[in-house]
Amino acid sequence: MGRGRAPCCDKSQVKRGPWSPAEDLRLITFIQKHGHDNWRALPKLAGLLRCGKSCRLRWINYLRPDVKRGNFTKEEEESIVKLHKAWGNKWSKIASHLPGRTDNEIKNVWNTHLKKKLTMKDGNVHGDELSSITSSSSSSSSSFTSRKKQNIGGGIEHQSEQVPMDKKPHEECNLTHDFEKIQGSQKEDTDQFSLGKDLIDQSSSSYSSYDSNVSNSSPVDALRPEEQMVSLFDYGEPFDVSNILQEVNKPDVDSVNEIPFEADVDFWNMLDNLDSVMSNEVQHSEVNACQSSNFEEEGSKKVDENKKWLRYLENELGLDAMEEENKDISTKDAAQPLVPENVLVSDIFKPETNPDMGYFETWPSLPHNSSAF
DNA sequence: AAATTCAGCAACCGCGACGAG
DNA sequence: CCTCGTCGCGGTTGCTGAATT
Repeated sequence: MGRGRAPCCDKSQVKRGPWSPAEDLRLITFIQKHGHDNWRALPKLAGLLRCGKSCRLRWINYLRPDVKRGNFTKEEEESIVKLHKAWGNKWSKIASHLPGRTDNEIKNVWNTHLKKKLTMKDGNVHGDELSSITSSSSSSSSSFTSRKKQNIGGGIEHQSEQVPMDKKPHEECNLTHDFEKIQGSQKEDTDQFSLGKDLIDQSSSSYSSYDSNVSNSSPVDALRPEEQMVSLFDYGEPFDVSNILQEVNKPDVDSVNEIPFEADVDFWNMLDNLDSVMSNEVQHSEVNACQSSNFEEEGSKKVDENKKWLRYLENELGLDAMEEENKDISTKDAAQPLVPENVLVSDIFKPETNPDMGYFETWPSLPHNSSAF
């Protein structure tokens, strides 16, 4: 039995509430570099004003590379219903049978949709009626949209003592809203976007149980570059990609040798300022950067796989169509692109150009059914 | 158009489980 | 065996956008 519960952190010293993009990136980058052997110590080492619990939760529920996005499929919902019937509120257990889904997400889906529907059909929950329950709700859990709106928009630091009194949450949120305006109807597509959804389905065997993914700090936990890119998009806020590029690509002499992490002062300062430098221009540049991804042929398998991921993501994000809209924006607003034209976002996370990202060398290969590309 | 209510979801909280010393 | 530190789980909260009045 666990006795003596240590306080997870000094609540007065840590930041709470939604995560900002800068924090996310910081966490991602740290875990890529060092894994997450010790959640308690992680925030300190990563320079985050968060408690370890919060970092863990954020990673598991959102930043983890194998988190599946998008609506729950009919099959998934059926599984949830069945598994819940068998196990009750054992969300993590249920989640372990749904690759890419988190216990939190499943819990939310259950509480907001499935439970109600079951209740409505109470006393009649048998056999094929599961289908009728789930078939009408498969569009209900469009988590991606809401995450973008609420959380990924980032920089929303209400609740926190550290919120400047003159800055209201809604004002900060407008950054996200602007971005969504830019994306226009494309966003609808983005809402449907689920990162490698089918691919993950097809490769579920490569995903061990939820627990093993979480508890091991194996390199497998590290993000694929493509997924990092997706994380950037997820924010619904533009990043100053060029700065990130410069910093991330900077040869890291210490590389995997321990922790010059806080030493990258400029990088982190830049990250800390991310929220304030978001702008349409940057967004445009980022989009262009992704969109212009004519990857050079490198020959190696890894590079090919990376390309496939990126192409897949581009398709999913509808970047082609997005370009048209952004052309207008760029001519009106964008004084100067913040990313050089010849810079690809894909380059940012290209292992070959990022000695920094040691874990990338040991990424699991792409889901084998590459026909999706 | 403004106000109110509802729905959805990320994040937080507290407790129990587990493993190391 | 006991104590302590950490992790993970499940319940709850509170913010946001959408829908309704």
